[in-house]
Amino acid sequence: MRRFKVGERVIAPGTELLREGEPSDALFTVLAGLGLRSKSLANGARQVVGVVFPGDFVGLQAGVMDAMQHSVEARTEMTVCVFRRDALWHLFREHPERAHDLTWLAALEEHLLGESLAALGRLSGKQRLARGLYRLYRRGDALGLVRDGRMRMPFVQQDLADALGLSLVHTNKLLRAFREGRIARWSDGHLHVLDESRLRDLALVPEDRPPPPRPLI
Amino acid sequence: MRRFKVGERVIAPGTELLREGEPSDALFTVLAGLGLRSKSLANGARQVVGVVFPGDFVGLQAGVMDAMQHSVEARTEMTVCVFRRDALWHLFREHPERAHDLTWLAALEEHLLGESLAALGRLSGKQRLARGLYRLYRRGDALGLVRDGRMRMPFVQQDLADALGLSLVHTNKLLRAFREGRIARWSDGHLHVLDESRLRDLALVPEDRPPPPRPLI
DNA sequence: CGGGCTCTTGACACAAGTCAAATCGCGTGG
DNA sequence: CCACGCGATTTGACTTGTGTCAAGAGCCCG
Repeated sequence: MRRFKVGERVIAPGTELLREGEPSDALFTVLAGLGLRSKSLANGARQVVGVVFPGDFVGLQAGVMDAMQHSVEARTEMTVCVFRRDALWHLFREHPERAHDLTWLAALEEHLLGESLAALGRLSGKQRLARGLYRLYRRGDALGLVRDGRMRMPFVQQDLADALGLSLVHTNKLLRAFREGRIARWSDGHLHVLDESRLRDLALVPEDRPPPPRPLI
Repeated sequence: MRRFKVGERVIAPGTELLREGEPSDALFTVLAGLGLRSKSLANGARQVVGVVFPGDFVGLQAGVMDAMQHSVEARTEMTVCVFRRDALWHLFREHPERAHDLTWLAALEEHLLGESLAALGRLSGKQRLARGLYRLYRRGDALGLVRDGRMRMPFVQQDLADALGLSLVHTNKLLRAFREGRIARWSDGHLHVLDESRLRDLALVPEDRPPPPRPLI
């Protein structure tokens, strides 16, 4: 394992850690901070494909394929653990359990994307917003980022809209409805969940959630 | 490798090879036939998350996670190569190159889901339809399933609608527009692409496509 | 012959997009 | 210290893409 890890690095907010379409010599495990995974389309639109939390592994595509298929951008200052891409082979050869974990992570990512796909394809805007906020909140809660129902939210509404597949204006109006319905509040760079069970009901999320992600290293 | 493969099996059309939420003792590589991957939501809606072509590997989630996160259903008669789930460990231990290929496949799947996500989130119905048809067509073409611009399409319009995140009625009307615009035709259980370049333009797909999938075994 | 699936089409409703403008911070430079 | 500009947020008015409802046609199969 030692031979795999190169060192740590601190990333400034707004920096692109990995860029869509480009290879990368380094892979990362996030130790602290939040980021976004996003793709851009030929028409200039952007789709957020996921949020990066501490414990997440990024760069797998660059590791096993030729290039990243989405960008990863820091939204707060991030601390990451850096690995060398060419050490991946070593890992597969010498640490089959770790290689297995890596594949497990890839399968988890596939699962999360499938969930998002179903949400975009089959839920209304309101439901998508509820689901998005609920997932952010639960994920943050599991990481201890929530206090008194509030968590730091270093994203702008445009990010949220790009994640939900909605326009900025419409997203804003839905947020207003959630605020006035005392369900959740998004302001001051914070997410405040006022009525978690109503949020969950709106999001059509079953009670029991899939197991929490297991960190790679 | 021998020890990994159990045998072959023929699946009748309409059969669920793997069921969402359930584990599976067996994993499969598709040798022939077409199928669908789909998820269902709490409100009863269905989202098609992908089409299964010959060469595809299905069941990875059941292999490394506890259970499948989507169902896989045969749409034609399918011939599959069957592997034992518990042989996966053996593969990771003894065949690191194969394990690497497996992870590569998982990353490819992640890529495809990301593409679909961006399409659902940021493209119009017309563009989504164009992209869907174009991808089916190119994939089929690469496998030699296309002759004279036509390929067998054992899906119903509801499947297409569930893949594109559109209603059945609207999908039908878009297909009509494509038919009348002499872009593509979907009838008789066949897809007939009349103007591939227009289809590609509509779909906002760049000229150069990602590398074709590499079969696992 | 009758019952289900598909597929098709029209009429209508509504969710969500677009356009436009006002407001609010906030950092910067005069 | 204040004016300015820029990005983020908010809101209203209007347009339109899609969904929903309903009904009919074609077709296969029992």
